[in-house]
Amino acid sequence: MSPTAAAESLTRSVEDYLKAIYRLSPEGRPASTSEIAHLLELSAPSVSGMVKRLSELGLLEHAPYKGVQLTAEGRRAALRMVRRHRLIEAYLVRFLGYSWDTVHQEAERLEHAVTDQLVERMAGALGHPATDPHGDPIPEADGSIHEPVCTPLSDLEVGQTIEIRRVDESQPERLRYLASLGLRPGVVVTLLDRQPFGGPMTLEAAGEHHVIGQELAHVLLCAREAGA
Amino acid sequence: MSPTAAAESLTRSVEDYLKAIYRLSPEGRPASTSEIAHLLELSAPSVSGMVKRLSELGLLEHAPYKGVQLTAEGRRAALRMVRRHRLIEAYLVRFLGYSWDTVHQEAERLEHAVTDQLVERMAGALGHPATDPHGDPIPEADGSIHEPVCTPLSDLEVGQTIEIRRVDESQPERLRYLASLGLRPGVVVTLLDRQPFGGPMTLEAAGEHHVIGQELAHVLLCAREAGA
DNA sequence: TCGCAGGTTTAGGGCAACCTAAACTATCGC
DNA sequence: GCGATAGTTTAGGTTGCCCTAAACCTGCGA
Repeated sequence: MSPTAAAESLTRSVEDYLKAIYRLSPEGRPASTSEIAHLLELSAPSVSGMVKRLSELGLLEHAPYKGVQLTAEGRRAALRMVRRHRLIEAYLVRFLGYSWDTVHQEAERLEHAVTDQLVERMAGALGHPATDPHGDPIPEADGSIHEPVCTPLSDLEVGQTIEIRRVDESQPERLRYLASLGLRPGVVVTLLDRQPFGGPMTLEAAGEHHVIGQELAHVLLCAREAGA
Repeated sequence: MSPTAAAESLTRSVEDYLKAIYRLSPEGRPASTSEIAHLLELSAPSVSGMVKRLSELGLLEHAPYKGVQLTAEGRRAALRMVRRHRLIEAYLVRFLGYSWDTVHQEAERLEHAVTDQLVERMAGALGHPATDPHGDPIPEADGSIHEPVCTPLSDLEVGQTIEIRRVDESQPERLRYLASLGLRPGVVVTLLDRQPFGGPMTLEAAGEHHVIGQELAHVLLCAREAGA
């Protein structure tokens, strides 16, 4: 069976493992069993067993007691899932009235059920977007991905004006709150004030002033240069 | 656990069984183990085992060696799947460029992954259609379904003019051929000639003449009355 | 009415994924 | 350099769903 043929028949579970490992090892740093277990809400022994199977399938490499790294093939399969996930999110928001805090769970199930053909048609209907509703970059169909360099809003200097590019999607509550403030990718903000020792920051966006704490300032990722 | 709550967590397999049984027993006539096995391409013992589980779940009733009938709850769950399937088909054809011979397999996988919310949004985007692309009626969200009375084109009298309402979807090849002749739901045809002893029929549709055999004439279901 | 053919069910087994409990290793503080 | 602790793996078990082989009914024709 060719590597590509193997990727055609991955289990739902396998797909989830690959996605999790990809997420945990952005620059090829190995992911630990317990990190994976925590992210997928499984027991460590379950992960250990699956890791063994996946390494036998050639999707990852496992150094016992050290960690796990995706092979080129594993990475390709993971990126295929990420592409699906983010395109589905974009599609649901654009065409079916979903809000950015509710798409994640729907996409989480659909990504395992769609064919490549359907994903590409959704991409076409969307005009082949570069990012999903949270600003996360969508990998290309050929498996390449461009992760733009971003700066957390918490690192800005007072007085800087900059565009929000990306928002951590993991907490729906937080997304809902940010949406209520109008803080989303594409919006331009100006940092008006920051209190010392991790204190609140005041910023202006679309003519309104908002005061936010460190946590929010941390997950609001901005373009590197003002106006860039 | 309430009956409704049980229906929330049905397995993919269970959903397929219920759909199959619903399809095999249109008027409550019991379905046999082997019919189900054949439709789902499973062994008879597998079906036997699953039937036992489903009857313990209260989704169907099983008279050993006799057959299987859905309970009210089982029927409700089956109709929910049918609604999903047909709405997904309609959506894919309308918005994502699918043809009526290719939607089935895509819908077959998606129907297990969508939430009720998503299905209802697709229904809304479509304007709550009454039928899918093959003319099959879409059950309502409340579980009711209206099966229109249809006559196979093979039963028409020469000279009758009538509207095609519904086409059997089970064979993609056949659907493709019918599409190439322009014979699809909503099209009005006139029967010009029929040869005896199951011979070919000549008909006129959209200004063109076609000659079709018994098999096709059998799966083209028409409105009961001319012009109705 | 008896037996046989077909359909059905029981028996027994496999695989994918999960779990808990117990055994194991790696590393850090002393 | 040596445990204790935190993290990891092995052992053994469960559930869902599938299979083949063998035992079992049922109804029909002789």
